[in-house]
Amino acid sequence: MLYQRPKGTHDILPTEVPRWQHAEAAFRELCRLYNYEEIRTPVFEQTELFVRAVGENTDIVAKEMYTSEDRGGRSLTLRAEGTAPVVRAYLESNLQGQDPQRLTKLFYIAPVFRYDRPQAGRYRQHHQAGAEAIGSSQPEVDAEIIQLSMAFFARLGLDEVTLLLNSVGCPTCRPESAQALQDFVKPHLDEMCADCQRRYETNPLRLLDCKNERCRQIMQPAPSMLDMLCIECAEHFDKLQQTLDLLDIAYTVDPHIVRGLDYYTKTAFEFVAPGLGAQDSIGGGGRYDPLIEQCGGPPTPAVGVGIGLERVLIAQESAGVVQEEAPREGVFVVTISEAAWPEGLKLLAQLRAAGIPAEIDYRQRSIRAQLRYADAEGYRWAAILGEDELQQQTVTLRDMVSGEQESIPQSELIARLSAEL
RNA sequence: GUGGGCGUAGCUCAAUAGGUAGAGCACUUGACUGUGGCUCAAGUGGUUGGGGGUUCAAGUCCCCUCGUCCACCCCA
Repeated sequence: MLYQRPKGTHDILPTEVPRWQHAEAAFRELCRLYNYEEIRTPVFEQTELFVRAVGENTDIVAKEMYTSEDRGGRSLTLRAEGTAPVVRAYLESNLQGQDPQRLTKLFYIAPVFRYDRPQAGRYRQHHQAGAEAIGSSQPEVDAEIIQLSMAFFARLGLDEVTLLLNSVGCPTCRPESAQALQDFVKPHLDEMCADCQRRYETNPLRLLDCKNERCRQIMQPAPSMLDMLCIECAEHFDKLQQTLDLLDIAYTVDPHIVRGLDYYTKTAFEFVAPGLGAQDSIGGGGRYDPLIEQCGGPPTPAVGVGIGLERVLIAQESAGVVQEEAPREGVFVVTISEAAWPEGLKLLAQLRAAGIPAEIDYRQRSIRAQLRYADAEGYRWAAILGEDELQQQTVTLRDMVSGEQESIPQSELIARLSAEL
């Protein structure tokens, strides 16, 4: 094979496209209902945007970005995550307008690129559907984002999705929590794994969810994130849970949910679905109150979600969700003789011009082969043109389902099919 | 980035201890000279992922490489 797709990418083939369109349409429709407007940003951004927004020490920035220089020496990076570009566009085009309190609600469906070792449900180019609500600090908005996500999963037939909920604190209480964890860990540091020794310096909160057995033992009596929240964060978390209860949205509080992007504050959540192996998170998000200011805007609270479409489709498959195949509602024009061929081409064009999907066999094979092909391809009707039909100015219209056929004047074919379709 | 499994026809898979690659489905044609689905028959189709090595002989053994899958890590 001369060329193959780049590692970790995949083609979405014609047979799979309907499933994608179905998922995308469901997301769009829900965003319409929830009043989120679509935004489309470039596939690449200035590298600095992701570095500043996501955080220098995150895995995404440290080793997973597709970065290169253009001919003008500018460092550019393929969309490494969905939120930062939206925030950039929001600020650059002043979407908040004159009202600093305005709630701006945006959604996107876009490819995301991360250089990582591929495995099932993990690709170097994948697609995310995301929603961002910018301008409100109210926990009810967190709940709305979650509700929108859950509604999306429900529409796609995924009813085994679990919502994991946590609060990661804010710039006020997080340094204190981090300090408390460092103090707690310090005496045991040399017993812990290499990763944790690194985390101790770079991201102490991550110490809480190491999978190493020894580290877990050590961390067992450590103070939980949730116990160390400041009053404001604790109240926000309480209110969010009350709202979710009110809306009948089930959740599990899981203090191990720590988002891998530095900009998250307060609410962090993740959606987990069965059947995906180790990559069981089909979506996640949270509140990112400091990000807009960090990107040069006024202090503006915000919350958002990102959903991995490949993973959603895999979850659908393993949940046995089958999408009904839409029958092909078209006409296959069958020509039998040399003389019928040009007439067939004219008929084909007339049908298409009248809005009726139509196809013909350019190989001009036997009528048997043509009908077999029309059947295999699922055409509902066959319009047969041969010597007899040419003489009588008729066409034989065959119903491929019932096998019945009738002779009708060529001039009536389109009206007849339009009525049927 | 670390460790492991797997790459044979379009698809799903065979090939005994190295011995010259096969089946089902699909596709094409015919039985049916103007009629699909069922049946029967014939046929097309492979540089066994790629490269190198060992051997008289490699799908099979060894090395490299690419891809894929699984776990770690991380995340969607």
